[in-house]
Amino acid sequence: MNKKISMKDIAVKVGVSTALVSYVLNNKEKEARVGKDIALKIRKAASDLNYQPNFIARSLKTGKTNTIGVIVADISNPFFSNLARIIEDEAKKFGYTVIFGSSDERADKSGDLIETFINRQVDGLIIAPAEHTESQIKTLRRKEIPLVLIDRFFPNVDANYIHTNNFAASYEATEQLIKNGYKRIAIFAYDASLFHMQERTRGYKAALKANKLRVNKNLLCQVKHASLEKDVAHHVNALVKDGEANAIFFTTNSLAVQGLREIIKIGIKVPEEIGVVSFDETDAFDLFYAPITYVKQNLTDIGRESVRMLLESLEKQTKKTTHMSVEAKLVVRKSSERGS
Amino acid sequence: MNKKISMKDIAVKVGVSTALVSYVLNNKEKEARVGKDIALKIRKAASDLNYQPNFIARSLKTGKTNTIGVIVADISNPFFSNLARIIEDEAKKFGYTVIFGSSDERADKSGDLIETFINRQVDGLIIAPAEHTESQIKTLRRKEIPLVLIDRFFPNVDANYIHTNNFAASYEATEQLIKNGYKRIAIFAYDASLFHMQERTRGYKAALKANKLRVNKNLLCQVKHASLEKDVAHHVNALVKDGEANAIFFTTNSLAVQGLREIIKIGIKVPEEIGVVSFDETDAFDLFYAPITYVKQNLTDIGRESVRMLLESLEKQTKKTTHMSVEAKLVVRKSSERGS
DNA sequence: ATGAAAGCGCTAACAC
DNA sequence: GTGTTAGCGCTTTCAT
Repeated sequence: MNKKISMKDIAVKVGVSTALVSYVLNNKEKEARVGKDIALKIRKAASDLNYQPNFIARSLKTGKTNTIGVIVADISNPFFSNLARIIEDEAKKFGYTVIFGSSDERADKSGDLIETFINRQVDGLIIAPAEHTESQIKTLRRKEIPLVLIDRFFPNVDANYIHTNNFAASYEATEQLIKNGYKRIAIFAYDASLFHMQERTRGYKAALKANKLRVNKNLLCQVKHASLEKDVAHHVNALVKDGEANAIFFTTNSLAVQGLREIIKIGIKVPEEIGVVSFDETDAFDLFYAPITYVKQNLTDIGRESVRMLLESLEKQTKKTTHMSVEAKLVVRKSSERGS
Repeated sequence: MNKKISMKDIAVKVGVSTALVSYVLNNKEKEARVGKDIALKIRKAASDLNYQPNFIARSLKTGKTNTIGVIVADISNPFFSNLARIIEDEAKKFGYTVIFGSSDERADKSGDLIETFINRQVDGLIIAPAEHTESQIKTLRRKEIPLVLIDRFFPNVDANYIHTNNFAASYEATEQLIKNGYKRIAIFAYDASLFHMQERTRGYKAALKANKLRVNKNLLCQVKHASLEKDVAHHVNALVKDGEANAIFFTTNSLAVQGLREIIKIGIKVPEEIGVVSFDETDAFDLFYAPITYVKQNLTDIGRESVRMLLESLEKQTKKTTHMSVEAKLVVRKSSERGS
């Protein structure tokens, strides 16, 4: 590694103290009233020597790293990788770098990641919290670590959060199926205590009731994260074989992708024999023979606002929390349109 | 933020110097021959006070951050997000944290990211280099910054790299189409000077020649990154409308997804009217009515080995470079199987 | 308008 | 065995 150039090297070369170098290079010449000519010399020397500031040293001094930690369930899921990309870009605009971590929906991994990130002195965290991590979030709050929850939140834990209006989106998605004449609509959701899953289920039930349809317990399909494939296969088979359901509302893209695999395998036709609506996007929805109707979450708003909200709570050391609900959009396509 | 506990606090509480605390907490008691009882007291105090080491301070002292920077084209592309996930997990095993950045295949962004990462004192970099970034890589080499290139590399730039055997994979993919009776096979590739693209094209040509098929210039379809949709649409239409091609080999998943959209739009049937093979994976390939035959790269090996290779060159400050070629696997499915 | 100097929290060479 | 101490590179107060 080529000798790293430090402020001291510049100071020596120009013949001034490191203080001046620091002021000039941080554009604080005005406040510090540094001489014009000296400032010029310093800048020239800096560029001549190809000076690169040492962020670590600055961080140690200032207590700020200009880094934010982002914890999602799985960075390889397109929902999260798209979100990650937006967060990355937005953070960069403000001079922040992002560290990502995947919790795999596990509280223990989430805890490890939080600890790692805190040790690395991130300035703040953006988290899509996994199940049973309420205590971790509470601890972060107690330590007054700037924090924004995305995608999910805990209604009984006070924190900044930003989320899709899951109730409304699910209501609309379900109603879309109803309008198209489907009456035996199943819902696939993760067997999670997570509030956003409950909200999606609540929206589904409300839509059924509003349309005088009975909520059938058998059509509420719970899937465990750890046994995704098996559970989905089981439910699809059980429901469809005997025609108990003629439509499915998948509450996440991963459930839908798995469900569609099973639907293909069984050989039932979408939308004639089974109507389909899903949450979230993936290329797969476009290439399916009956393009899938889906709830398009506004990732751009969620990503951008989460960064802004975080930076805001970094600046003002307020304890007040902000909540934001983002509307989703139903993109209607073939999979939910029954010929009749 | 709760008063941060430092080694000094522990030292004061136990009544020893910070040196001992440092030794014990870094498990160097043996080398430093610290007394058993003192060591015990120190550990107890550390846990009582809930001591969390300050990595920033350590980094400033040691010059190591235990962080690696990863630059890919686009973290929201499943190929890269899957790879990112593997790298993240592997790095964590060795106590390293990962910072990601997306270059969007642009040299300027790549340069910015490299600079940012270097300023943040990453210990090393794993890069999927964009076009025209040879000079950036050379500079990194000159500065002796530990580095591993993945997915792509420059044959005339000496560096560590690990890549798929693109020639062989493309040869096999093309031959698969030939075996199934397709004779007018088009190839879609990014209009890139990048070596891996050239290799894929070379494999395609070699397979044609080996099977006594002529390489038709009209079937070599170049696509610009910036105008992906337009270019793909143009080529698919031009080739297919007049039956100039009866099969397509897509050299990346993004080209394939876009191409399949177009194929659906036009309404030609896969594999009867057009055979399809692609590089890389995506859920979309499974859900397409004729599941797509694809070249499955060994992401696990590429990701893991890139981390190991990097850590190795971190430790030994050798100038010697290592190269590794990973074999891919052709997953054969409907899209390339003509009924005949 | 400029410089000296005190740390930020930690490591490690060295002294006792 | 244990303590002292000199920095790592930077920011910033205070003195000049």
